[in-house]
Amino acid sequence: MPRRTTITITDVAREAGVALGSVSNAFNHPDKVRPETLERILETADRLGYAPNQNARMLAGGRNRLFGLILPGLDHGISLQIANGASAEARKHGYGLLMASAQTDEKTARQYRDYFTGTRVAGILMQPPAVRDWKPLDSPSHIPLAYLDVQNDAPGHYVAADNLAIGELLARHAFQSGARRVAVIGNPTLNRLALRVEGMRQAFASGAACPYEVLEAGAWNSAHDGLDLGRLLAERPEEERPDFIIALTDTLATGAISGVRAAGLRVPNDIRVAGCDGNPLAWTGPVPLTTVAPIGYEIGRRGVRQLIAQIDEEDPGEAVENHQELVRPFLLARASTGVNRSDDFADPDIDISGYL
Amino acid sequence: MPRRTTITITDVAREAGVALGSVSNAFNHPDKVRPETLERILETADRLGYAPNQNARMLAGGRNRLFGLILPGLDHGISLQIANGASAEARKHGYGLLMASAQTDEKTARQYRDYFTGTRVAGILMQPPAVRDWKPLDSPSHIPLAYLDVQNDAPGHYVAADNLAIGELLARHAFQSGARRVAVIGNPTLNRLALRVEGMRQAFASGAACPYEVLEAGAWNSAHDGLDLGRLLAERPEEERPDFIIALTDTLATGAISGVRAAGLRVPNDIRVAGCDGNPLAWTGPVPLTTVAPIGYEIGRRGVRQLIAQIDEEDPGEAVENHQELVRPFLLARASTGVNRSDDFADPDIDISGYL
DNA sequence: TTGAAAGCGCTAACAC
DNA sequence: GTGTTAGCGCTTTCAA
Repeated sequence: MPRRTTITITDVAREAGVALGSVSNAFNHPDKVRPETLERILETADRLGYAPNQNARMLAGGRNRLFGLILPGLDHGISLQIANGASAEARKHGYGLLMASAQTDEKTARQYRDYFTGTRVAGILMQPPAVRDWKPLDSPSHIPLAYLDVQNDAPGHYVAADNLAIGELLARHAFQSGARRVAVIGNPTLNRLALRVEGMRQAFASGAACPYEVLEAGAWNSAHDGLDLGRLLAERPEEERPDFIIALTDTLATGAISGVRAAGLRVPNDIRVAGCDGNPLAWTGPVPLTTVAPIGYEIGRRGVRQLIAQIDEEDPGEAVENHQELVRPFLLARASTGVNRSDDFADPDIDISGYL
Repeated sequence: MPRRTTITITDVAREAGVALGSVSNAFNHPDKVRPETLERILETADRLGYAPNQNARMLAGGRNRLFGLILPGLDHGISLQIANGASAEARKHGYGLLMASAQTDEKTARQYRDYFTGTRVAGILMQPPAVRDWKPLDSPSHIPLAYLDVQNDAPGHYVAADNLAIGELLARHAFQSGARRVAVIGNPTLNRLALRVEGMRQAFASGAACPYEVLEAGAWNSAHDGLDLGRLLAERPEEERPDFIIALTDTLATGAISGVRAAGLRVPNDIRVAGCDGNPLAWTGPVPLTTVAPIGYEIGRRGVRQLIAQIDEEDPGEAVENHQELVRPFLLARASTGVNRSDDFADPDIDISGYL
């Protein structure tokens, strides 16, 4: 029974022989409708292909059980982890999640923000672009909002990885597992990478540490950069050569492994290598890479929880304070630093078939 | 100037000292407003932090320049490619894109579909779950709709990879590059994989082909399955051993490479291996993998174009026909089948840093 | 250009 | 439980 014209609640009511209000109740307060009536209404709605006009619904005061998530792009795994975590957590609480990619354009990001605001979603999650001088948008709306994967001192809600702890973790892993000379490689242009370096510095400043050096090199922290740096270090005379490389990103680490091997040395036998990102890719390289556990998922989850907390508070008069939450990482020690589980690669729990 | 209450178009009109209608026009038909008035209105709106209520807007008859994309999940690369392609193409045409993950739950998928329908988006894109017996939803709405990454004979619009061609391509690559005995491995449970097998069959049925066999083995096409199958084949006596393995998925292929090496043989020297997915991961394994180019991006782009075509047609009385579009793949021949470009790994164009 | 007014489809509050 | 009704904020139309 294809109709040309849109089916409205009135059509359903007439067809089912009930009052308009009952149809509304059937959808919003099913308990207020007699079971048999309810069934008849739902059956009719289904038969007619009735899809409630969400716009009218919201306008009339309905609640939108939907969160909006704005990502800077879809080409960074952390964003996918965030999306996955947020999506799962939202669903768990009976919410839906709508995602948008700003495609690294701030104006686009703001447009989606305005759209979500204008559409009266229950809350907005936003992962800002990874730029040095990022500042939170002025948010004139009263919609719950949380920024993900950034730290900031401005008022607002933030959930980020504890990059200081990440650096500390890797550094400790290095010297506690017997490294005698550590090289940290990468370009700490971004705040989060600089924090990792700082965390390492603090760890190395403590007692049992070994000598270390930081090579702030490579323009883009790409695999290519890693290759160059890895080779460079491996080709040093033995007495100046590090026996442990910590790369600021996993991509860099993967490249470094190739570089070390290209120079004729072995990983981990001659030089051990570790990354910092928690990149599932790390499982499948030539040598399973030591890194931290993927952390974006948890960031997404906590972001949703913060939104829900803000909703529950509903203490709208309260001044917005700075509310930061840091997600602590934990280490995944694998073959690239000597933890030799050769079956890691085929770990059935790690299905990366999708990352094509 | 933080207000507790929502700022409406009336507030802006009053504050700017103009008529309500002019504010509306300023946003929807800027050309109908005197430039200086326009500027004053926009300035005021900005100062007040006015975000038009999208619901009221749509209700009153505005057009929604927004597409909705429903993905079965976020953990398959093809979905990300689709999202990326659709997002870029939509933006190019002045549309936004809202994405939702059904988390492999059909009911959730339908909910998002209904939401998008109810919110009056300009069109809906849907990648159905990869199940054997999938059928299109009955779509009672008149909103443009296209299904991605599936082929189907039911009325509707479909954009999918040409899996037949993929199979053909790989098979030809095998025997044209001198294979003397080919093994095809994997479990063609899914239609798309079965099509690849069929494509190979057709290619091998042609002239210059070599002998081949199909091992419909492995329960999940996982890396683990690949490992087992690769080892199994490599351990055969030499006269029965294939010198070329085509795996139905890239994950499987990556595993197979490990399996072959675990059995003491070399890739590609003793046995060559190829995959079928176009998975960027394929670049970073122990041996760069021959596979097809990533195809999801193009599927996403074409999906959006189909939506726009449907919008432009606006020939609503027309009976819906079956409209299929197949995206042809092309081959990426790399080291795993003997094309030895050792620098592939660090290809700066292939930044997979994100896939963590 | 302006001001006034008619809905868009729905929810919630009301009397029944 | 049912039927009725007043808006929600906006776009559009129309006369001024």
